[in-house]
Amino acid sequence: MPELPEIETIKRTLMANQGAKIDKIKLNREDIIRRRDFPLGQLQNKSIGEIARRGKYLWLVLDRDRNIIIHLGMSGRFYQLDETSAEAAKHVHAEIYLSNGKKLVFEDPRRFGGIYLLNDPQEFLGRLGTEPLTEEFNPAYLNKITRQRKIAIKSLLLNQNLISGIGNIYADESLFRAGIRPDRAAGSLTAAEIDSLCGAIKQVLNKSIDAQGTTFRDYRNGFNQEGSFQKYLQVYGREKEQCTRCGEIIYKQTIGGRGSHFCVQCQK
DNA sequence: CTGGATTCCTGCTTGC
DNA sequence: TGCAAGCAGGAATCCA
Repeated sequence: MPELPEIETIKRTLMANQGAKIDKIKLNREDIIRRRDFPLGQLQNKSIGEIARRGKYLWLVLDRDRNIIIHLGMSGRFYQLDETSAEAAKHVHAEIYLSNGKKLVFEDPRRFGGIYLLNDPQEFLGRLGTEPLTEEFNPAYLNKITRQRKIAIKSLLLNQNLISGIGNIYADESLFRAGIRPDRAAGSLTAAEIDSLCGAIKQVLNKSIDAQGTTFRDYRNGFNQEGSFQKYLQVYGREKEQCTRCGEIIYKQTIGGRGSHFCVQCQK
């Protein structure tokens, strides 16, 4: 699932396309455009001024009021190819042809992802919560949003309006590293646990970015290559395997409708 | 307001 | 071995 480290990696691997001009956009599926504030034609001959990321969203800035926002859902990919490449992927829904000889390909079999053409990106992205890799995300903030809350801490970590960018993989991995069970009520965390969880989230996201993200199944970077953080996963996808710390069998249970992996020995 | 369930979708995995 | 059902999940939406 493309989460913060994966989108950050895509952003970094596509950086060289900043400044390139859009020649044309080829749409194979109209409905992959989830919102269209202006006609597609208005993007023609506009340069990509900036490539940015907010939470799990990739943001291509063309004008002050012409923005392309890409969301990869769970099976989406967004990568560059040579314009002339005939590489055939099965579920390519859109291709953005650039003046630098490249094209940016959006593919997404499960179609949970989509493309947003927005006049005002702040209105769309503004609802997102704190970026976990900024100073703003600290124990005081994590404490503030968890107090009095009965919701499972894991479900809270997945709420994009509170913290933006954590998905199922990094929620499970952060909670393992912090030694906290995912089904604990958010409000029950002690000050020490809040500190530990805050640090674990930052650490695991940074390590994953260093490894170019986690390719569990679908994810690829901006060059259509796999990441390598899956080698360092301690709990996600490891149900019935041994805990790397204590040897206990990793347990999987549904929490908030999401498959959740944890070690009953190491996480309390 | 909170928190849980439901919905969308395809492809891989499971079970008979 | 083959096929159908089950499962996976990000985020919007609905409901109690």
